[in-house]
Amino acid sequence: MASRNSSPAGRSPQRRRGHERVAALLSAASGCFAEKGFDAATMTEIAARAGASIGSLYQFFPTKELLAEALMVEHGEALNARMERLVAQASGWDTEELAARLIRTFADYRRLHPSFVALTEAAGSLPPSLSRTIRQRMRDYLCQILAIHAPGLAAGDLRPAAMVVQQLMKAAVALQNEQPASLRNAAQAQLRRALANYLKSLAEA
Amino acid sequence: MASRNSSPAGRSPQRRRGHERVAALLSAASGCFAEKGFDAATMTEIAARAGASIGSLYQFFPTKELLAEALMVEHGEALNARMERLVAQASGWDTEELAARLIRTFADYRRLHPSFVALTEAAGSLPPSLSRTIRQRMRDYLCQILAIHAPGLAAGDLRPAAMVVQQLMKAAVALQNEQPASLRNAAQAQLRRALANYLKSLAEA
Amino acid sequence: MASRNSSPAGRSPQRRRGHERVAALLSAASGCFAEKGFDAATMTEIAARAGASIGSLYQFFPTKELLAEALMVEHGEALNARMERLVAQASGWDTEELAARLIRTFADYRRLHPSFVALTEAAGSLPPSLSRTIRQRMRDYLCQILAIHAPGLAAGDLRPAAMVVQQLMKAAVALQNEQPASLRNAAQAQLRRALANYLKSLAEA
Amino acid sequence: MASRNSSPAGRSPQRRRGHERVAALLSAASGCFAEKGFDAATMTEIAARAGASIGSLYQFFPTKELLAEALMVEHGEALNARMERLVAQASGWDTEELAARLIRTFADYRRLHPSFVALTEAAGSLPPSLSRTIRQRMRDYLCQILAIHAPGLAAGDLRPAAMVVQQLMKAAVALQNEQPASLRNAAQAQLRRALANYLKSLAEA
DNA sequence: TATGAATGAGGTTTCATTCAT
DNA sequence: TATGAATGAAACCTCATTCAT
Repeated sequence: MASRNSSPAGRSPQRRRGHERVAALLSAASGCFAEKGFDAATMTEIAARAGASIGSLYQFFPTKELLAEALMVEHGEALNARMERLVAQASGWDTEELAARLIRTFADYRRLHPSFVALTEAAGSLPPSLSRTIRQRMRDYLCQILAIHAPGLAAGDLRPAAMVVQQLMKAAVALQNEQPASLRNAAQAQLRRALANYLKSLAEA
Repeated sequence: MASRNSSPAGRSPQRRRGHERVAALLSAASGCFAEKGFDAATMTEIAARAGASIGSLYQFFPTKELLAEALMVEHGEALNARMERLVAQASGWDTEELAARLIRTFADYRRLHPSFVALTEAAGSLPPSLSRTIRQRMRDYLCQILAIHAPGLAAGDLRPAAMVVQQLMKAAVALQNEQPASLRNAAQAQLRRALANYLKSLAEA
Repeated sequence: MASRNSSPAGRSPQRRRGHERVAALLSAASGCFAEKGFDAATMTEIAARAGASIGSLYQFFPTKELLAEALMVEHGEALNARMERLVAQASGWDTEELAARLIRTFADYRRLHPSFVALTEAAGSLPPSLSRTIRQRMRDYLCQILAIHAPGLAAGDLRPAAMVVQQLMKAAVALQNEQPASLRNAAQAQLRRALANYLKSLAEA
Repeated sequence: MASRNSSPAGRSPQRRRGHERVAALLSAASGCFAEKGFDAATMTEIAARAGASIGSLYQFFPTKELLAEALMVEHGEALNARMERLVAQASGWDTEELAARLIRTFADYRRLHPSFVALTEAAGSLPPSLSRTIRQRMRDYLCQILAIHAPGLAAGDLRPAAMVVQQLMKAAVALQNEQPASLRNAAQAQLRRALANYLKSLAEA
């Protein structure tokens, strides 16, 4: 929150350089984590990739874990922004379009934040709290969307349904790894269909 | 010449004692991997948990990676056995029952093979070949089931559909972590519904 | 991109402290290798002998092998310097003096670089490339000296003759281990004689 | 000494099998030591190469060191046999032929006992006593040959001269590694010449 | 006797983190 | 502040040797 600063110009040179440094470090970390996973990524390589010294890295992120958390926070904020946009537009879409948008949103997100999955999977090496928070908040957004799209849904079914939709989003992300592209596209079309079916059945209840 | 022993797979047990050891080691490894993930689990702890010395562990599994692979092979075989049973019975079930069985099968499987997910997620630290083999074979089984259950499905849609079903199975496994139990059960019920819907839509095509 | 640091040669020192460390480490390594041979020497002992931590050692020499190679390079350069001095002076010496100088040069060299022999003998544990390079260059120098001293020698005989002289140098080094001193001195006198004889026969051809 | 038994037939089957075992083990050990050096060779691989179990190996050679010593003893005896033959024939040869025979003897010997050099070089991991004994005995033989060939040589010069000849033998062995063959042959011819020169100078004194 | 399992000290190597300049 | 050196616990793995069957 404190780092929301949409006008970096006008800052003192130190601050500006600091900002750039932090950005470079986070980007390097994201790349390393995505490629090797949290455990196998090393602080030394992250610093090198960012063109910084190891000491510099530790000045901004006193711990590997804190570095990962900073990334997770970034990820979480970006995800929230996307979800808010979805919520705002959801009422204007029919079931088919909603399904398509949800899936596309996630697939795109993963391309921009390649380390998100890796950090999410680093259970056991990373405290689960942040990860859980992000997941929960995401469910909240999905609840909102479902409330709009399936107003007849019983209150008690809202959250379980959101959980299922969330799993389908994860599935969309997972399918992005598939080769060849033709198979991947066909599978994603099927997934869209499964999601649309499910959303329709919720709306009809 | 006949006795090349530098096989990369490690010595396989030839006495009863050896077989027991290997079983204990695999079980301990499964526990450690499940709890901490592949990277964070240590060979020392695995050996200790099995009541064996570190040297004993390395006699049978010359590498942490090879140990994981042995577990994966075990997992794969157990999974195949389950899938074959499903295929054999599938024709006797209606859509609802098929969905329920598929989900139950996976949820049960995870309880017996807790390290399966952890090892599957250890991409980057583990060669993906085995993991891919298991996934492919599992898709083959799902294709068989779908061919039985949705005979009208176009041949080209069979595999993509199987991939989607596979992702839903994974979702079922993931949901098993949820707390409290009431929420988990509700979510699994919803997932069953989503799967049944999807299977029905395939069968009607 | 510009800052690839995963060079296989290890970080090279950039501060004064680092240079001193590297020197101390190389010296300690030389002692250990000389006393125990490449295989039996341990990185732990080398670090301790240099008053450094094991981590420090590995920062500059990421591998025992690389450490040995660094020493070999040092040895090679020192040897080259000596050989160049010999070449420069060779024309002013008669056969007797040349023989004496060659032998003395090598005996002295061994005292200053005690690990040279040990590392040269570590074939099988060490890639032979460096060792071969040094040997070849040394032969080149000997060829130059022989060309000066035995100008009538057929071109095709130059290199084989240099190889024999090289072996005689090695013999001189080996004889330095002999006890008691009186026997050693007598043997070295004989070796000088053998070398002088051989050089004379080359010059007369 | 006790194992000199030129009629293995007629022995009890146990003894015979034991003999074969020991021979196979020694041969395997020789190969391993030659290829990897004393330190890098492992008891496990030696046993495997001999088609024996590790326990069997230890029944005959309770220690890696003792195994090496047994080989050294074998080497020493074979060397003695060759030297004795040389001594017996030496008086009938002129200088040229003596030089050629000495060199050929050693070059051949190395081909039959490939581990000899490796074990000789394993200083620091192996007690030097055996190695020294062999070397001394070999010098004794060379002294005998020189006494025959250069009867005028002062008694005090005999042993130093033998030491030099010994070093030239070692040189002959070392040159056997050289490639290509043409260069190797030329170098060995030069070495023969150097040795002949030296022997002649001793004989003339 | 023969075999294969068991042992564990010790070696190499890694890497998060701290420190001094 | 920025940099690179220093640290050492701890990981992986090896292998000579011993033991039980």
